[in-house]
Amino acid sequence: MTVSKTAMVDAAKAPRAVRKETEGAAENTALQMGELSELLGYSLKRAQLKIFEDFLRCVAPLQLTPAQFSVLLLLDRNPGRNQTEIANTLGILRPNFVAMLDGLESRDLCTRIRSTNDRRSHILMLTDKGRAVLARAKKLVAAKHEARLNELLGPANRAALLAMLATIAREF
Amino acid sequence: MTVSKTAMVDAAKAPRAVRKETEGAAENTALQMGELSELLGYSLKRAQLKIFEDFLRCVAPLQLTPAQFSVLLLLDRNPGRNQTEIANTLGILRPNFVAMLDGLESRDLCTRIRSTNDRRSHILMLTDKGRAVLARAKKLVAAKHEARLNELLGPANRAALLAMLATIAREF
DNA sequence: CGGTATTTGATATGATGGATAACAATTATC
DNA sequence: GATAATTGTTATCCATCATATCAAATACCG
Repeated sequence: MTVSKTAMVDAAKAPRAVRKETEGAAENTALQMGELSELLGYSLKRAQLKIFEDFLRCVAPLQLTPAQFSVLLLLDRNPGRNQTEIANTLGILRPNFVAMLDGLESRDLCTRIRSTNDRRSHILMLTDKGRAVLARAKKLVAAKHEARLNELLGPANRAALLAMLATIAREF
Repeated sequence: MTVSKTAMVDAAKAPRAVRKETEGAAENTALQMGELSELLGYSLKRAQLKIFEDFLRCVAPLQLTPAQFSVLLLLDRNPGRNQTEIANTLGILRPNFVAMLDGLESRDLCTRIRSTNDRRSHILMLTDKGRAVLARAKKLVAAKHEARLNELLGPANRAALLAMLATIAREF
């Protein structure tokens, strides 16, 4: 999930010697990012990796990935829905959603219930434990993760950023 | 790379019947996103997928991924660097960079040259074809990809968005 | 009613990206 | 000159994403 974990450490370990700077052409300068700084997709990806990394740290005691957290949130807000509906609104393909649900269900965070109306589909429900874990996760995310973002950007900028990202996600 | 391609299509195909809406409880409403709308990481990820998707479309005639494009950009701006330096500044792990370079080199977009100073390292250089492809890619990205973003957000917002993402990528 | 098409969850499988360990060749360090 | 560190590389593993396919159940339609 994180790209730069090891790479960044290596880069930070850089001050190991000035090499043959006296005779050579002093080649150990930082690289020029050039047009990369203007590429929105590049910063977008790097920022996304950082955010997910921090999310994992903040919610580590609950062992929840961002994707799992989003499923729990959606189940809590939309009880009585089946796998296809939940997977679709999260952009998860149904085949990949099966293993994900297996994981959550094996941890007793949610349950599949055969629908009586349509016996093909599984109604998804949060368990009590699932609701409890979700509540704790929400607190951790708000207190640690989102708070840190507010600190870095300020509430107004954070809101503006969120609005623009949502616009892109919706209309691009 | 795209998560929602198939899923979105399925969702769009939804109006197939109103089912047993007359007797049931009209369950075919859109799901509530709830707190998900306030989760920055969620919109960030969805926006990133959209942006990469569009990037691939715009630059499809050149068969370049965002990662490959970033490598070419960096090589052009920083000639004479070795694999470790390029990989590190892009957040790519050196083992994974090998296959990536193999791909670019097999397409004659760049070359590895054994350094005479340090015969362990490979100096990376863009070929003439690499420079030509990069130039065409830059034009496509500017004319199609980034232009579309400017259209959606406006230049000022786009700049503000880029600045905030860069801040997160740098300091978070 | 009955036959066909669709939907749902599931399985298998492949492609891709990211991460770690280990290695030979080379260079740095002391 | 012996030991440590670096570079590119390989092998390997894990996670994510994507497609095809299937059986069961349901919808559709003549």
